[in-house]
Amino acid sequence: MVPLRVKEVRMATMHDVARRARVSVSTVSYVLTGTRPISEATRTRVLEAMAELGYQPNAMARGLASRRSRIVGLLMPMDERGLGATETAFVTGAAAAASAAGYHLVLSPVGAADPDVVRRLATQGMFDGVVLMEVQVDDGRVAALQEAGLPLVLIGRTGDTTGLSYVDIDFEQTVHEAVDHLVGLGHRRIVYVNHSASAIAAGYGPAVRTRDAFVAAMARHRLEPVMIASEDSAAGGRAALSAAVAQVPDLTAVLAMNESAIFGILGELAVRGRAVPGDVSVVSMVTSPQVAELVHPALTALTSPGAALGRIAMEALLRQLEGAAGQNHQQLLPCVLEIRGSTGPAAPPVGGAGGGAEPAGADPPDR
Amino acid sequence: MVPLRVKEVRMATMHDVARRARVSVSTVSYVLTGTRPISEATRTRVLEAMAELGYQPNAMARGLASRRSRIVGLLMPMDERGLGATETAFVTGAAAAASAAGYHLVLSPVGAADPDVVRRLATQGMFDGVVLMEVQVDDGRVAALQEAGLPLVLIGRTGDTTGLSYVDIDFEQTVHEAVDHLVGLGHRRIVYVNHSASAIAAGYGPAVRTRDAFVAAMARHRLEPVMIASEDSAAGGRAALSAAVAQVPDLTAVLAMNESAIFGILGELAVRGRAVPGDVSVVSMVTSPQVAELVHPALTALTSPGAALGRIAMEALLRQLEGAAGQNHQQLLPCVLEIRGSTGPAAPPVGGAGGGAEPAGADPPDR
DNA sequence: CTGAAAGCGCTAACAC
DNA sequence: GTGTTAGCGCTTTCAG
Repeated sequence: MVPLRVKEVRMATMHDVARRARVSVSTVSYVLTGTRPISEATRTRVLEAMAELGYQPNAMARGLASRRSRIVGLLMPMDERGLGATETAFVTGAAAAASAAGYHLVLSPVGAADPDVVRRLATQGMFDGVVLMEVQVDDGRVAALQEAGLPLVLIGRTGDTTGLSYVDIDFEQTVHEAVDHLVGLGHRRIVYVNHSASAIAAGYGPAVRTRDAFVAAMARHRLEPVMIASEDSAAGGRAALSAAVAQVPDLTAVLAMNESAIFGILGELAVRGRAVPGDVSVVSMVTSPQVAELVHPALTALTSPGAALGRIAMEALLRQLEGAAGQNHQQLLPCVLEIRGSTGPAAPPVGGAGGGAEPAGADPPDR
Repeated sequence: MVPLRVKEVRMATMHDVARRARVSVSTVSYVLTGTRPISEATRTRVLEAMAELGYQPNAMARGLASRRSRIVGLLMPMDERGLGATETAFVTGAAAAASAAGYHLVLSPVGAADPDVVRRLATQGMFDGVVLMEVQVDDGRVAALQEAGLPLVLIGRTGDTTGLSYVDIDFEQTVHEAVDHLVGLGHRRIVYVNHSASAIAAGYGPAVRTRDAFVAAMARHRLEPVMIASEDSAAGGRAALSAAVAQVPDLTAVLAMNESAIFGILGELAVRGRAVPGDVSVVSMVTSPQVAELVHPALTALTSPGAALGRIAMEALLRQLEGAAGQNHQQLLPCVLEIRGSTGPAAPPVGGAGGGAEPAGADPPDR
């Protein structure tokens, strides 16, 4: 059997290049980094030598000497159930941006629960900076990273964001837009299906912020906000819809932000014989077009700027690394409303008798 | 404005630890690596010193000196449309395995088209080894990696796999199982909806292998194999189903391997009034349970061992790195058949008009 | 069982 | 413009 050949080839070093080009190592280095002027003649000689030797600078050596690894970290919790489409988009967006700038992107699974792991990563000197995903409202990892003095950009945000850079979805705006869309169609009894109760309790930003925004948006229309927490699964969605109907039997619209539950919601509506959008309108927030198009009718959705978020966060981080001022980058991106087939005018109330087909006269809300 | 503080804290070095523990640097190093026996007394002193100083070994320095970065790469094409659930699972599985073994995982977007980028990555000395995803049947990146002498494990496989390590889905087995399941239910006119024609032409392994396996499986049952290529989107799936019906008007089963198209297929079936599974049975191959559960009835599917593939590939790579023999790891994992609601007995052939309006017996909406 | 010292391949003063 | 050289923080001989 042929023994495995590992690194049997000795790589050309800067020394080799220098000798071949008849210059000193520093000259080679300066050609590479452009840190000081080099005459066109020698630069050419050096470049030729490099090409001939197939020279590639050694990343570790360079990192050690320059104290800049050109590696950035993407820190994210990765539980067994995997990533949703939106989170996956963060990753690919960030990876593309890093790669385009000549940086390497290390994916580190780090639960929100262990700031110590983060601290260890931060002090290993491997990362020039990090992007932290799935930030909790109160997140120990942020402090750990800051103490280590590591440049940091969040996707999502903590409760107090002073001195922090972040990019996040504008949940307030998103929820308001969703609610306005439904109310504009005449809906009054709207139920919001949020993430799980435990996620809310844990201070998961999207869940908390949309909850508050929903309450505010409904209040603005003098409507009563009803929210149901749902596990992130089709089964959870079915249960949530059942709970919603139990609580508001004559609901005409469901607002959801739960890419997994949404399908359960639709399934349960179908089982109960409630047509979408004839009887019940459905809006899905923070959803990718791919997912929205999966069902029939396609979902009216607030499309999450997934890849853009990842890209922008990474670009902000890299700008920070490339010197520049220590300006904090704080940015909220709205989800854009894309109206598809799952929303329509509110059905007249089925309340007492089939009665008044009046489509939503100015109906003074309950209370 | 406050200037950005970056790495303002000087990290403790091995030297500091050595001084504090009153030993030499080498002793500290050996305590860390365990490469030679150290008396219990000094080891304790050293460990204490480390703890007191909050010492963390510098990854770059260690990498340079030992010529082992403890970084592995995950090379994957990342086009705009993002990753499917299965590919995402590869990534998370691999990341978890690497992290558990104390390795860092670098995500590198590398199209199958540019082996030069791969060559550059390979010779930078940043990676101890790499896992290559989305391998084409004839893939220039593999050769580039091998020439660089970099330990390598594929997820997927090339046409000729001699001397290569890989983990892949057993497509032959998977297709046969799917076809047998349908044939066992009495289906004869089965159409296979594959990936896009361009993917097949490009030699995308899963598309090519399932095509061949489908032909073989149908032949074994003396049935005629009809395959339709489909774009990876709901719209593509709708078009594919239309094409399928045009070609085989009385088809009773659709086999698909296209997580995106499958929803279009189901949608178009609904539009055409063909009940699932009453009129048409649907089997989805290489699909995650989450996706299968999304629709109603839930999809009978061949569940892809997504995260397991990523994990196993990474573990094989790490084993290779941790010395051991240069044994090639070649392994095929089957997808396991999970029968859900989308398959049932074949409907009797419809004579003239198209429309067995009978809802085909009791169809209790499970759960 | 422990130390001293020679690099790993590169960057960045410091010279000229 | 270019060369010399002292590190970067660690691993790993080579000596005891």
